[in-house]
Amino acid sequence: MTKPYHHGDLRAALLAAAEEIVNRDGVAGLTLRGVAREVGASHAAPKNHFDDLTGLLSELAAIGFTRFADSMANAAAAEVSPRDKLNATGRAYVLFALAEPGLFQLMFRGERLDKTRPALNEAMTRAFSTLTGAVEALHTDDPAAKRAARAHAARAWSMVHGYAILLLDDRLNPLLDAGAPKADAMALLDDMLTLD
Amino acid sequence: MTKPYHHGDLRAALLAAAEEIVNRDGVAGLTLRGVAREVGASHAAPKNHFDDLTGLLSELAAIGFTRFADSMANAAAAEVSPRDKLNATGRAYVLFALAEPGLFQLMFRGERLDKTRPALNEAMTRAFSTLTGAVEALHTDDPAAKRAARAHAARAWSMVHGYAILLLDDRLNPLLDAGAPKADAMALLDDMLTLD
DNA sequence: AGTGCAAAATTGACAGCGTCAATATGACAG
DNA sequence: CTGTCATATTGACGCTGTCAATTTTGCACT
Repeated sequence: MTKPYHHGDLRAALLAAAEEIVNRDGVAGLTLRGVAREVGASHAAPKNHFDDLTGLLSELAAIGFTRFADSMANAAAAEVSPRDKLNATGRAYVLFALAEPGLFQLMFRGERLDKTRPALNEAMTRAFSTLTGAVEALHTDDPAAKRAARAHAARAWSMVHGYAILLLDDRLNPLLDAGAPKADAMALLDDMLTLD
Repeated sequence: MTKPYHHGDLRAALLAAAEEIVNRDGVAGLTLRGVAREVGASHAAPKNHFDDLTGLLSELAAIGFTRFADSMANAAAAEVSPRDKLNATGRAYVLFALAEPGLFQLMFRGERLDKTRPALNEAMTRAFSTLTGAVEALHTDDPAAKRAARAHAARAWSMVHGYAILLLDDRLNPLLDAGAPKADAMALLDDMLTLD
């Protein structure tokens, strides 16, 4: 990795600045010129490293998905029973969304991403591999079992993803105590995963 | 409701055009000047009816939430058992998202909406009243029952919302057969609601 | 060492956007 | 018929993404 002349490593600096901005000002506040300004480069500097805004957002999303996958994998590795592994993965899912809300929302803003970019495509498939793997593992010819596995996977993923999204959008305040939002949100998630 | 002089009812025309655009081009393609252009008005015409872009989006989201609430209420009214009512509500939730994807995504794009606008606030609380009502109905002093009710409500809402969002973002293709996306998506939802 | 070349970064321009102030236009009451 | 006020238009401003042309820099090669 040869270093560019002027800024050391402009590409990495741009991505770091973009991540800071997106978590501070949200996806709407993430602008190509703003990122360049933040690192002291000219307004068209990002063009050389990412083609356009979609390119920058996609590369940033790829970084996000990589960390996302790592976080879930680590959480699952700390448990033994399949049930505990699944619950730990779900907790890691929501914790990531709460820790980096802007980045998480960017990662799931499909309209602004180019999913054919190699980095993003690979990071996404790795992040969701446990999910898709759970279905493909059931490569049995029993259609009922396959159907059930599909339904279970979709249910788990949808629940944890919807919870994260609704949380970030301040939509389930009626269900949460005001005061300690994050702690209470995780407590409710625990109830959702374990109760009944 | 007195009619403005020039365009009949510009306010309604702008909202109708905005809905058509958002379902055709997505939230990103919804622009104040574009909406004005669509109805043949000048670029600053919307200023008189909605203050700014946030105002237009919020009023449009209010319309969306009203129809959303109606759709869920109608679906629930057609069933008798509480369980069937809940499942029918969930199906209506996802069906609405599939029928008006742009509008649905706008409704849950919290950053661009002003939730303090009366129209939007009322429409939102009505749309989610069944959910919050289910929890408030349990105004018992039994903390365990309350906790369970909260968890069940959050689980149902999160699951159906996450499924709708992931669906619109083309994220659970690995779980769906290519070919008849909508029909298969609803079949999978049925399995999620009823299986096991 | 010196030279040429390709990558990296800058500059300047363009159209489109949201927003605001100033202006014009039509509807309606008196 | 006239005055008034809501409604709509015009023009301007700074911001954005994107492109073409240009300058700067690092590096390889003879």
